[in-house]
Amino acid sequence: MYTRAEENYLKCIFHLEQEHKGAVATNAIAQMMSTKASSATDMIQRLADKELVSYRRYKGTTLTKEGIAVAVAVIRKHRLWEVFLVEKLNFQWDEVHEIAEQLEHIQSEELITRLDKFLDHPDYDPHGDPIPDKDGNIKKTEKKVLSEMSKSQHGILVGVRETSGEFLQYLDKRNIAIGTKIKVLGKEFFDGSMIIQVKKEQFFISKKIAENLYIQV
Amino acid sequence: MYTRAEENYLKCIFHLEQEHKGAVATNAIAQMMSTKASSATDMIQRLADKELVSYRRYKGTTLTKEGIAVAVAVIRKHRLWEVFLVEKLNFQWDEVHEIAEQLEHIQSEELITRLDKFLDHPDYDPHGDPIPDKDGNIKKTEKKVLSEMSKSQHGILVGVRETSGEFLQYLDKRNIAIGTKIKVLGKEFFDGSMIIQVKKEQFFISKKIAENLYIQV
DNA sequence: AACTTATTTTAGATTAGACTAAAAATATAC
DNA sequence: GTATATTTTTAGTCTAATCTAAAATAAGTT
Ligand SMILES: [Mn+2]
Ligand SMILES: [Mn+2]
Ligand SMILES: [Mn+2]
Ligand SMILES: [Mn+2]
Repeated sequence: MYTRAEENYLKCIFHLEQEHKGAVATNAIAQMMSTKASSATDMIQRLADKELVSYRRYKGTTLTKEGIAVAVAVIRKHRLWEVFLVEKLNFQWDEVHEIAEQLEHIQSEELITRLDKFLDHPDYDPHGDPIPDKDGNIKKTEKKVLSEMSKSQHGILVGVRETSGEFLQYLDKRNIAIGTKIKVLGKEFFDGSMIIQVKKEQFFISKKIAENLYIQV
Repeated sequence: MYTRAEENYLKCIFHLEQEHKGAVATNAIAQMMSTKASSATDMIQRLADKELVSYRRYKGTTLTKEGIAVAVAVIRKHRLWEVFLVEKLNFQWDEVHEIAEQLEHIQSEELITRLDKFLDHPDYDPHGDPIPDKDGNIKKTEKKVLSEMSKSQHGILVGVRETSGEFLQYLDKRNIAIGTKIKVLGKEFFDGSMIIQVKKEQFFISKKIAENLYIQV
């Protein structure tokens, strides 16, 4: 078994490795973990001792096979618990992340097996992120960022990048949710802002918003 | 917020104080926490600094008002989660304690409020122990230990003292569960053993077993 | 009352995980 | 290609929670 801190670092490194492909910088880890670079170095070296990451000083960090397995198992638990909170306890999708951050560390294989069954084996969490299966396989969905789409293209919202309360509430206010059909009516080259059609309504959205919406075309 | 260790010590002291009425010995705490007396002393002194217990060296420990509130809140969470595990995830009553020991430390008022509602505001956990309400009130049930009952008295099983897997499985094997009607057919003065009637069957039970069954007459 | 035993506390060490400040390595600029 | 800036690591300190060994207090016995 690994400690809470170890699990959190591994999850963090996993996400950073996904994003930028290749070794992860110590500063990036420290920043995502809201800690100092020296603390991150310390933990990275302990993880390397346990062969959960491979690490060469000044060169960055990557997860080993075992490190990936641990990270993915934690992500599976996090997302299953988020589904539970939204589907069974009627939380809003912007309220569940903090609680799932705690629940993801509960240690019990059997619990997760039963929770998965109780939830009827969901494929995606409330934010549209895929739930890894028991063996750590993650369903790869070909989605693109809304900001990369061009005028008159359309698709459905399948995920969000940001999961902060403010952002999710922004979407709620405009009735934009996972599964909502979105069409690009216009795009401004100067600042990347867009006019989009959502159901019967049209909205102006900034590039920053568009960059945080994943669309399946 | 208090640490996991602090919460566990407070819960432990609460239970010991219930049992023996009066200040709790350091050794008793150390034993229940599976740790050394010196470690217990150390934690007790920290809890005293935070005014969660009142403590006079060599004289023992009692919970303060705040200490009781924290302990009872943890017990409430523990028992609600046990109900969830048995009622919703179909665990057996002897399988839930370890997992609840972890879940009881999840920090979220809202989560517990919603869980309580989801479970339809249960009054008792799977072992027959009362679930404290939001304000920390615990329903007092007048129950007696089976070993203190005499020949030809009867009642229903409302709780168990021991919650080890072995003991609960022993009961399962004999179809004895919370709610089961039990009648004392005979009692041996020499060793306190009994013959009891459970439904259509009769069993011989030792004093040790009888001491761990709570009956409502 | 003095001796013996059991309980409890103190002293000192250890580990995980964090911090600050300083040193070392790498990257960027002229 | 040397100087400056940025990134990363090391060195040393801190706190929570644990331990062992030793000292202090309380309880029990003659
Ligand atoms: Mn989340
Ligand atoms: Mn999510
Ligand atoms: Mn329990
Ligand atoms: Mn219980």
